[in-house]
Amino acid sequence: MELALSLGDPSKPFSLLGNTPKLSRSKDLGFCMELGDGFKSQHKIDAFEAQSKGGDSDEKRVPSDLPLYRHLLPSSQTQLRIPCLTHKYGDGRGLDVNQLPPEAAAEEDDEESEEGAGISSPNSTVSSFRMDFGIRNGKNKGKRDLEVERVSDDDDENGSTRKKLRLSKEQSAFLEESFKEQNTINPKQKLALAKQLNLRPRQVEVWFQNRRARTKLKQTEVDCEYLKRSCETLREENKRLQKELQELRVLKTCQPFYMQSPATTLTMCPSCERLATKGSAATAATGYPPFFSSANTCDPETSPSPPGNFFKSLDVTSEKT
DNA sequence: CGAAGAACTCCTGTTACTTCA
DNA sequence: GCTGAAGTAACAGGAGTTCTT
Repeated sequence: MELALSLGDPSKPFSLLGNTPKLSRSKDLGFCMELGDGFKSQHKIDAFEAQSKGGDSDEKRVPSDLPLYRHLLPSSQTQLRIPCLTHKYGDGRGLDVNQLPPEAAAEEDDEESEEGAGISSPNSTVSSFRMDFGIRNGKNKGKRDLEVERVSDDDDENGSTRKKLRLSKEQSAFLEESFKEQNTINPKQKLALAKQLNLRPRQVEVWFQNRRARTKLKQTEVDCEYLKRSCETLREENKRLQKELQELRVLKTCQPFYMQSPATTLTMCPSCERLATKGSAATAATGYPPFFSSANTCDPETSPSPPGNFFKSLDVTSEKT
């Protein structure tokens, strides 16, 4: 009896699953916790990939074996789309406190083309410039925004200071919506999202990376809990089987008792390996101890029914040792 | 056709910062 | 006001893939 367990990371399947790539990759069987939406999601992604073909070469590299953890997220029945283009937030302009003024927006366009060329400037001053504008344009200048302003000012003084800018709730919600649709984005989507949210494309990229990491972490925690429970169940099962084995050994020593009994065919469940008689009447007739009774037959709760030959015959004869 | 290298993305781990109790 | 925990934006480095030469 083998139990294949996966922590939900198809790229690093459990060893047993590793021998069966088809199982471990396509549907991410990891404890069958992904069977619901995962496959559909993959279709979605594939569909989108196909849809976006014909664009520029940036869209070539959409991973074909994305780890999907959509079941942790609220299910989304919406049509496949780029949320930033059709979302309820409208065109995205003016939705957050970081809105750009026209001049900054023009600068943003320049930066996007730069990012599109693969040049990332994480510590560029453009961002702080933008965020400062955002704060000034913001409707509710809360504690969080003040903090952003402080950081930005420091950054102006020292370009090497690592920036830590909290995204606004609107920005986070928007990104979250996008993530629900697709947990990866191609460069074009990244640029579109960045433009919609007045963020740098690098920020969008990092957000998606971190979001995937968080999702995976949660999934790992869920899997870990499941493993703990499974381990507990198996431990109890093992304990019970050991006890049963011990009882069998004791029984085996009671030879006179056996010698009076006729040859009997017992059955054993191949999945849980419990002994069971083929009829309770026969059990009563043989006068065997209680552990041969029907109470010890396979319990569907703890041991799922295997298909095919559920029981394999086990001939128990009253042989002498 | 295969090798080497560039460009790119993703993952993982870490750091730095923010928020909150 | 101080402090520690939790959350998260940002970063670095490695691995894998694709494309070009």
